[in-house]
Amino acid sequence: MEFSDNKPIYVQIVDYFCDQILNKKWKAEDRIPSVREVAVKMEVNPNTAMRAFHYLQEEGVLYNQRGVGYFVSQGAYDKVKTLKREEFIKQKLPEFFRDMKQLGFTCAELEKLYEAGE
Amino acid sequence: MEFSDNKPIYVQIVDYFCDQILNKKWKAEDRIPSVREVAVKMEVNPNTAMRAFHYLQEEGVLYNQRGVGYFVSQGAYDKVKTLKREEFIKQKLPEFFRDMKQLGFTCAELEKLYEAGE
Amino acid sequence: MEFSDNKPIYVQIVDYFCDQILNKKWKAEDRIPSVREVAVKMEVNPNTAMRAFHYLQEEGVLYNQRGVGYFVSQGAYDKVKTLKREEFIKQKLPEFFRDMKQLGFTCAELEKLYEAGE
Amino acid sequence: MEFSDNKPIYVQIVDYFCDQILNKKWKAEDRIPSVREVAVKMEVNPNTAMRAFHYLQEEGVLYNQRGVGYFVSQGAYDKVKTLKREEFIKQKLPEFFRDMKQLGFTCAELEKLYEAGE
DNA sequence: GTGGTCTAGACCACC
DNA sequence: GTGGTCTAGACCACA
Repeated sequence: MEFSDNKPIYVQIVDYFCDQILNKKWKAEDRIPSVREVAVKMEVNPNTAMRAFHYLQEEGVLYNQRGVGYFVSQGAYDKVKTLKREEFIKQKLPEFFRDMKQLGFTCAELEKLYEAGE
Repeated sequence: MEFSDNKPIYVQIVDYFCDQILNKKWKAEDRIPSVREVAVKMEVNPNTAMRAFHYLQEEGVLYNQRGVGYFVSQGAYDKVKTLKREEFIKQKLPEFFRDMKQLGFTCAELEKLYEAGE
Repeated sequence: MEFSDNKPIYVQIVDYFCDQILNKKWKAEDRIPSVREVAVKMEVNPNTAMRAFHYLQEEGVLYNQRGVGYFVSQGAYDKVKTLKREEFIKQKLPEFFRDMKQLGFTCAELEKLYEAGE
Repeated sequence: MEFSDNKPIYVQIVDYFCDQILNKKWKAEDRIPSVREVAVKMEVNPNTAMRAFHYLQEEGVLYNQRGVGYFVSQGAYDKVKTLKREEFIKQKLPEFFRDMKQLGFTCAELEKLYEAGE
């Protein structure tokens, strides 16, 4: 896995996990890979991987069964979706539109730009 | 001036300066307030203010006349606009549209949401 | 390490780092001492040391791995050599030769003087 | 007059005065332009010009007749030549040759480079 | 442990 | 007055 520089690595791992859940690759009660497996596969310090697990555990998206591993919570899909939605609408959207207007773009233009760049 | 927490203060000062230039409040060859003035007005340590000046000097947006002060460079407007545009298109736009699609929004919906929230 | 007075200390640290690279004591991908280590060893404030690191990072000579440390970039040797060569040819050389001619020295004389003084 | 950025302006004025003397455009007992004239002609702050005068007065190259102006001292030519020689041999020469060797240049190469660039 | 940011305050060179 | 450098020391995010 490759990481960008503008976000902490553990956040990028969190995002990856959320993606898995939103895309229904991980469903409720699935056991997800261990901290060590994640650390090895992503070439990341185990502490960094652990942080992502902890964060999602605190948010109630994962739960931990001691000595066994981490599992996807009941309702994780909805929880993730809600969290992402809130973050998106309250934080990202206003900033994005402000920038957009200041730089003189329109929504339609950006949509084209995005599809061209994909 | 009030500062948000998720960006370093000196970056927020940089952004403020860029805004001044984009909004044509500061034009080429204008002398801008001194490091100390900015520091006092923004209630910030002079070193913190200086970092913003230095950053923009390296980018070629400001230039320095020794013992006199900082001035807006020729072509600063275009340079700022270009910088902001690049940052927007290469970093913010892809992330925004990815999120948008994953959350099932359309551009039109978001535009309404934004205008409602303003 | 001893510092001369006519150049800022952080520039002298930069020069020291460049020397290490030019003399192949530090090679691409080597981890270099931490900011704190440098600060202690050179009896300098960590902020002063950090400035040198930042400068070389912006020049692309060093890169940073978050939470780990600074590393020598690929191609750092060539980059440093190019930078130093340019500086030498564009700035130091013309001034030196102008002075030399004005004072009535010849290259051969100076070479002897230098070797005698070494 | 145009000033470079790597030296203080007043030093560049000093250098200009020394040039005038070394090239025998100004001779002993010549009255040189007033501080104000210099400041206007060189588009420089009068204080900056004054500093150059003071410096050369302290070195004994100029002398001041109150209410009349500044004059070139007896023996100014020799004094300037000696000062320049010392500075050149003790400071500039060693640094220049060290850089030269580290960058792998020879004297002959540099001579060609200089003449080509002139 | 790493680097990054910020503050407070000093001192200096320069204009 | 201007900016530039440096120190001392604090706090934080990150790996």
